[in-house]
Amino acid sequence: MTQAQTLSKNQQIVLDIIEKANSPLKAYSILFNVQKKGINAPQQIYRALDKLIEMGKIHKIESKNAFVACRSSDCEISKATAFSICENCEMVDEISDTKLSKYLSSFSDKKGTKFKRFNLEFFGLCKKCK
Amino acid sequence: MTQAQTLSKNQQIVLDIIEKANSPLKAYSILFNVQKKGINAPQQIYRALDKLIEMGKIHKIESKNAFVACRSSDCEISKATAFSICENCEMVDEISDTKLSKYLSSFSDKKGTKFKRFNLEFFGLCKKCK
DNA sequence: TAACAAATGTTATATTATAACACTTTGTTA
DNA sequence: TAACAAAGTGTTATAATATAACATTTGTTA
Ligand SMILES: [Zn+2]
Ligand SMILES: [Zn+2]
Ligand SMILES: [Zn+2]
Ligand SMILES: [Zn+2]
Repeated sequence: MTQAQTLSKNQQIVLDIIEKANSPLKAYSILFNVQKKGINAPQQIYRALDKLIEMGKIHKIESKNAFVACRSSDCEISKATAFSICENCEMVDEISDTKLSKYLSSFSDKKGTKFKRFNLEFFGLCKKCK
Repeated sequence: MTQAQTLSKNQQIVLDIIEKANSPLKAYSILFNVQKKGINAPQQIYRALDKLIEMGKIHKIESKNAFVACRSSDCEISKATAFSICENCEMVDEISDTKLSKYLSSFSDKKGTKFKRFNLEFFGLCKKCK
């Protein structure tokens, strides 16, 4: 039984904002949005982001330097993440596809090496933008 | 018949450095290495990098903000890239695996959406670091 | 050679991320 | 509960990554 993580004040503030957003948020845009709540420095944001990523509550979209809330549960502690990213608008969707996840988690390269973790980013046009 | 691209002076300089390196290079580290050749500003590096990526000569390792030469030819113009990244040392290898590439290129999500492009990054320990 | 596209050189600035240090809160253990 | 350790906070400063804007040059094509 994994104990439900209790979040610290700043972690909760940052997570709330990311969860409410419907597109990936950048660290500094989060910062600007929480200045009324007494958070004034990038460090405070980045520290919260780091912990939230560790806990698997959020993911970083590497190609955008932006952060989204985890909508899945396959990606246990961010070991196996996949996203679809619209090249036109800001839309990002987390892909949770058991087959894909299994295929990639068990993938080994030509030397037989297996990997602990992967991150996959698909690019295309979302429904709206087609 | 695709005509062999001729590279501009700066593009060639930047590509040479990236090809000689055996680990991913960062933009500013490339910059420092070419100052003797008369390139003085980040813009000149980033412009060359952009073109080289477009041509498929190099790839960006998104999780590292660093650049590697393309060692494959499956990844036609960077539409389908996959890498293994050592979490300990700087090692990055381009994975060229036809099955993997085909599987991902033809992947469609639950709504049936297909994608134009993907980038996959695996993380683990390389042979040396195990 | 005139016209246009691509590349270059340069200065300035924007954006993303971390270092370092002092302090406080929380959780654990004697 | 006192003592300690671990995690979190607040703050200032700075490093690292990336783009904007503009003037000029080079290369290509009609
Ligand atoms: Zn997730
Ligand atoms: Zn879209
Ligand atoms: Zn390649
Ligand atoms: Zn290694």
